[in-house]
Amino acid sequence: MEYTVQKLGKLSGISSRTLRYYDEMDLLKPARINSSGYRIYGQAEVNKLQQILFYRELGLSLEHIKQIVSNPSFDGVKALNEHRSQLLDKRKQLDLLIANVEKTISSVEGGCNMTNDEKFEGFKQKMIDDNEQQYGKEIREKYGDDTVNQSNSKVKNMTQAQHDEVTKLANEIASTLAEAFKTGNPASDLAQKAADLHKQWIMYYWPKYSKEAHAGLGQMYVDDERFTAYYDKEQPGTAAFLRDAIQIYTGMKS
Amino acid sequence: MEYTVQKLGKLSGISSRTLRYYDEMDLLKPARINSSGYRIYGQAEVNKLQQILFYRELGLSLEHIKQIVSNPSFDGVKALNEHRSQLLDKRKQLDLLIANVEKTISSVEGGCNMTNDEKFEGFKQKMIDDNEQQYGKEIREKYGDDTVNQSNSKVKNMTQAQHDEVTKLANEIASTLAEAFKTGNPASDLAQKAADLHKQWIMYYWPKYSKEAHAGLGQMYVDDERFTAYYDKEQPGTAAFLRDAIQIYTGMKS
DNA sequence: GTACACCTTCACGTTGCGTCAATGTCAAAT
DNA sequence: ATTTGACATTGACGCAACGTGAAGGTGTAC
Repeated sequence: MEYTVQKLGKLSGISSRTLRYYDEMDLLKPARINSSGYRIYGQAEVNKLQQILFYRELGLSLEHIKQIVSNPSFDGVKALNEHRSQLLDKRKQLDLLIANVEKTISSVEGGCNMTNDEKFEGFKQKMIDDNEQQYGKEIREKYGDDTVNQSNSKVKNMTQAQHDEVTKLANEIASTLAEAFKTGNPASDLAQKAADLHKQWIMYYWPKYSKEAHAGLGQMYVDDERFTAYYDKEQPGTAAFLRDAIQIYTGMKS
Repeated sequence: MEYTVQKLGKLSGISSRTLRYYDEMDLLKPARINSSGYRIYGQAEVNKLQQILFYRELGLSLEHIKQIVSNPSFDGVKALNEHRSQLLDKRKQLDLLIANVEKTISSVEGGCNMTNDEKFEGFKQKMIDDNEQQYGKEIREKYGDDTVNQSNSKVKNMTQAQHDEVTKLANEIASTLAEAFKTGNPASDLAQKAADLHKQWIMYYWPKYSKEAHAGLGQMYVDDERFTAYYDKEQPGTAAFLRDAIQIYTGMKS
């Protein structure tokens, strides 16, 4: 099967301009040019384009993709690993920023105003990180990837990030639950929101969510005094309230 | 305090070119121009720049930022909260990307090379996801932000991504543990790696990690038959082996 | 006085295409 | 046979958010 630009474009969901651009930049050349100067693509080009689009979806630059798909002996996995580590770095940055924004929110709400230096501290930290990233990238390019070190730091960042999220979620649950408790109604919107948040929280932990298990855990909060103590810390009765909310949420009013 | 371009640039960690660009596009004008044509910024500009940079970090366009910061009837905390939620969104996106990249890596490394159909399948799925995302964006643009719906879908995706990660980690634990169990030595490198993975796993769940609690959980795996059943499913004795490994890992051989 | 760091404006380069513009080609309907 | 409409082609400009010079004026320290 042979395709013109538009046919191939429609097949793959990209524009003809994009195909011409890929031709221009030697990323994907047509199989041949017909007598009228039309670009004609064949099956091999379809496959290659698929590969290209795949990498593009992963966020690699076209230049990078060119290296991967044009060089058959190129180590795609290594490239992906590098890309992954870049993505993880990016996420780490994001986490820092989120922390900064949250700090700002609370400090603004708390009324304490920051000095100029403090205001920019977060950004400076970010810049430093950027530099380290840049530096790290150069090192990697020079010496290849020290897999152990890299993956170690990756994992550390990952769990740190996730950990932050879980903590945040836990805080959200606590505040929502406290609000909801005031209504006294475990079927209220707020209480149901708390139950939903709680579900999200346990989903970090459980490989699979089931209503039964969720409801069971709610009961456990009442039965197990360690949990009860945790939830009733501020307001006695909160654990039972949460259990009720969960029972309603899960429809497990057994 | 008054600043020239470079002084403000150093304070805020951005280039003088950027400041000039912001001036040019009417995003941030200097307080005044001195007799030699130098841009002079004051305290108000420092504050405004800080705001600008916060929004810039979000990935908001400068045009959008201009609208926000030039509008005096503007709720800073609310904006920051929106900010924050967008950052979380962004991280969710990143997590999805990372998960995709990792899936690709592991499937390639797993030696099981994908057929074209399978490759295309993943790609198509990704496209569908993108479309849905796009669709969602359009909806939001049309109807403003239906806060509830939005946060729901956000959280859903987020937990989905995280959930994938946790699942992966759980699988890693299982396989590493199975390997380690063969050695019979809970102090072996493999067993310790399993304990480490296990630590990472529980850190998704626990707000704070403590060796004591970790070791305690290990003991619980032996004491609580539900857990024992889970871990001993393939190899009886695995739960106890994991407990021992954790005890060594945490140094809690009490 | 001169070196040197700083300031200014002007203007081109970057990525990954979208979007004209001007022109050529092909198949079908008139 | 011609006209129409949908294709194709090659430029070339534009976008965002600056980086990176060039060419020249200013401030200050030795």
